[in-house]
Amino acid sequence: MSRQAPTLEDVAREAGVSRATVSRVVNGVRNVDPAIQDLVRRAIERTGYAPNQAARQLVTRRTTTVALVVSGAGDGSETGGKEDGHRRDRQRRDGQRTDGEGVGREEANRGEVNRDGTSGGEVNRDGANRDGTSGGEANRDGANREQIAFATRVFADPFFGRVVGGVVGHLRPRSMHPVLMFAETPETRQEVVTYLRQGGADGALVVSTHPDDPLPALLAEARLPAVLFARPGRPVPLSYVDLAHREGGRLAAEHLLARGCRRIVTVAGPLAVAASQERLAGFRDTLARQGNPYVPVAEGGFTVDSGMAAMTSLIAEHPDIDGVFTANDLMAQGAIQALRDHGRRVPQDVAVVGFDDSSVAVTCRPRLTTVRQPVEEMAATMSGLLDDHIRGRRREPTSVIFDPELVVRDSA
Amino acid sequence: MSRQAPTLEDVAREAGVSRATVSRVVNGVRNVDPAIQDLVRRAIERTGYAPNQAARQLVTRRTTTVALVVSGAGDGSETGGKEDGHRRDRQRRDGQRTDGEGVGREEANRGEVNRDGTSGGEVNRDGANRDGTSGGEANRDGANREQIAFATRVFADPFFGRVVGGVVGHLRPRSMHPVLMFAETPETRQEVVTYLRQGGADGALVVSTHPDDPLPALLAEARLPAVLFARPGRPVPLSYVDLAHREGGRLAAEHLLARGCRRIVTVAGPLAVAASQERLAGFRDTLARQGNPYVPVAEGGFTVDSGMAAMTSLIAEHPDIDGVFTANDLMAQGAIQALRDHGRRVPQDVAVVGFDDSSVAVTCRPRLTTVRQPVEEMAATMSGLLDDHIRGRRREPTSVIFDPELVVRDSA
DNA sequence: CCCGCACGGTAGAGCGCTCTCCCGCCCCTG
DNA sequence: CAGGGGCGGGAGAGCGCTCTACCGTGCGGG
Repeated sequence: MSRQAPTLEDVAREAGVSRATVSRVVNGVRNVDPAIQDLVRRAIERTGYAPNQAARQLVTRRTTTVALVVSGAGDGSETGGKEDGHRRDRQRRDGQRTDGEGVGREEANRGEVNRDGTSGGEVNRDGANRDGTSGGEANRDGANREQIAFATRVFADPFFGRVVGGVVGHLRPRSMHPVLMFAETPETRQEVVTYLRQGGADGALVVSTHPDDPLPALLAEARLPAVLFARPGRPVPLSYVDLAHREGGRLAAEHLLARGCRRIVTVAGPLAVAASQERLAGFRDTLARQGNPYVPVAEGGFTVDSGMAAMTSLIAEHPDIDGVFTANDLMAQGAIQALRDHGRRVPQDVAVVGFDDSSVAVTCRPRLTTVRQPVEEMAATMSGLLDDHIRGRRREPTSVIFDPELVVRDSA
Repeated sequence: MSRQAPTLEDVAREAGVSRATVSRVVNGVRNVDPAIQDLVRRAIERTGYAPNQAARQLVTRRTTTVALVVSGAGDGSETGGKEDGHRRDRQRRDGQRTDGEGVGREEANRGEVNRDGTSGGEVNRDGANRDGTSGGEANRDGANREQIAFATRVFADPFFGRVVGGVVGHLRPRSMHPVLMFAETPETRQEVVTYLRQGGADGALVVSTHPDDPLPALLAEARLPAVLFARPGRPVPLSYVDLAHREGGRLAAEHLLARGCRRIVTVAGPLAVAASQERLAGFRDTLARQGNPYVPVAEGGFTVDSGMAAMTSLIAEHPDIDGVFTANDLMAQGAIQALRDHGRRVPQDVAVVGFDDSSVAVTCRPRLTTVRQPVEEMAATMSGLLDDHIRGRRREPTSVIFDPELVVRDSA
């Protein structure tokens, strides 16, 4: 088709030097006569040369990518639910289409486009056996739905956007890029490991959504460079960044007390998650130390709905509440809705303190007073740690703990 | 360090066959005696062989990745604003740290960790000249902040999470992965082009946040495989997927009319964006055809705040409104807040119809009646189109237009 | 009986780059 | 003026894979 892309060889010929010299110029290495450097650079310009990554990777054994993996529970049965509302209450109006199925117009010619190319004979060249992975082909669609739902759900929490921001912020100046992977089943987890073993990426940045995510252990066992966001449920010899969650709980408690709240409750995160426990512990301890030994707790699932449900039950049992601490902002939003539904004004009747300082904290009304987690910085540091491990600058697992900060807005 | 990873050669020796045979087995190609297949597979097992991607890519000229690029405006001056609130209203409580700066504990040993490794002499080996890109090193931190902010902002809109979900849903069954890139400045845009030209990825999936994003044209000019989400501002010979926005506006108008609304206004998206114009046009036309020639319009910026502001001004000028159509869900949320602040009940006094059916549609109260955009399917189709282009199954630019659907919930 | 031809496998030539040697030159020193 | 030591540059050996020849069987048909 289009003529071959120019190679080092071509540039060398054009500039009248050897391949090695061009390589040196391109990589900015060693002492090359400025005049020749110029010569070479001009030749590069003329030929429109772009170094072939694959060839470079083959010899350097380094890619320019790291895997950014969002890792879920474990067995493939996974969460589910939650998202149902989206579809269940939909209602058809125009009789044209069966279910959001698109239609081609203009020059469009759909034909074989949409139906997962299960047609051709070149199937073998694709996903299936391409790399010794046996599975493939068959259960595509089933796994597919799961996949989409998981990814969508993950990014519905603004938290992950901040992680991505922090990671990219660190990677980009180093000309590196994250490849996005989701690992919520044994197969997808294996895929991550395989991908790294094949040299698809130099290491992994792992954000788990579940306490006993087996991925970190797999990675550690395969001796692949990896850094975690948050301390793993079971100890694993990997570096990680985390927040002083206990401290965050303390900040929330102190703020509510300082405001004069006396009948305080809390909506905790999933108690299987260490972070949830620590936030709760820090909150409780502080309250207890100030003479409030008993704090009603309801457990939520870090979602708006669960926050609303938890708050509703708390209101029922303790109608005279005047302060609430929720373990994240999404649940705070839900709690506020529940409080409002029960005729409580926020913050006049009940003060609410969230956690994270995510984007909803400023978009919801009243704007949330919350415990800020410096997610972007944590993510950037995570990325830096991985870099260190990859380059061998650091061998031992290391952890970096960040301090939370109280951000006072309108809700408390 | 750890002993070399096993190669094809090793496996071949172990199995007592030739390299080529092992390769065939691994790739599931052609006729290989089942007995030998078994032999080879066992040898693979024993050696723990994983094919080296770089080597394979070098000869096949195909990677297993596509770039998923979120592309912003143009000149680097970019939006800004909006996110300020996050930080401005923060308040310090404990005197320990200067500004969300983390602190190392446990085995932590920060030292050179955080400060962007501006130390070593191996700088040259990194981002800088590594690929002829001259820039680098210097303005790292400045560009950094921009970068982080952009990425965070982008993912604050649940819309992008759905795009990612759709893309991954299509890619994963094919053992492909998206590498995430943000292109909001001329440099970052060039980086995307360079990355593709270097063979870092086989093609690009582009989601623009701005109408006259120059990236599509750059990509087309470089004859790189690329597919866009939404029709580009200026015509560009690239495939794209899009929604029948006009149709969406019509659905919203019909619903409000059917509900009996008569004093209807609308909060449009940025009018520079084609989609905004079309949604508005469809909405207006339908209303006009039903005898409502005049529809007050306020322009928003697709954010909660802008929706609130727009709605506030509309209320001021037209206190007797009974129906609103907003060009996306985030603005609907803002509009509802504004309406509530002005003592209007939704939907009793004013009916509100959003657009997108994003996750906020179900989390906000009242839950949003909205025009659903099948983003996941659109993204999956976009991905499929790219695949076709990459494999040469499709040469001409193609567009696929999807139909929106009305989802009735509580707000109208 | 021999030819042709599938079938199952091997040999080996690259893919485009990096990097270690090595060599020739110039300058400095003894 | 000989000898040593940079320094700038070239030659060439791979990196690990794919894939195009090509070759040796065994078998059916002329």
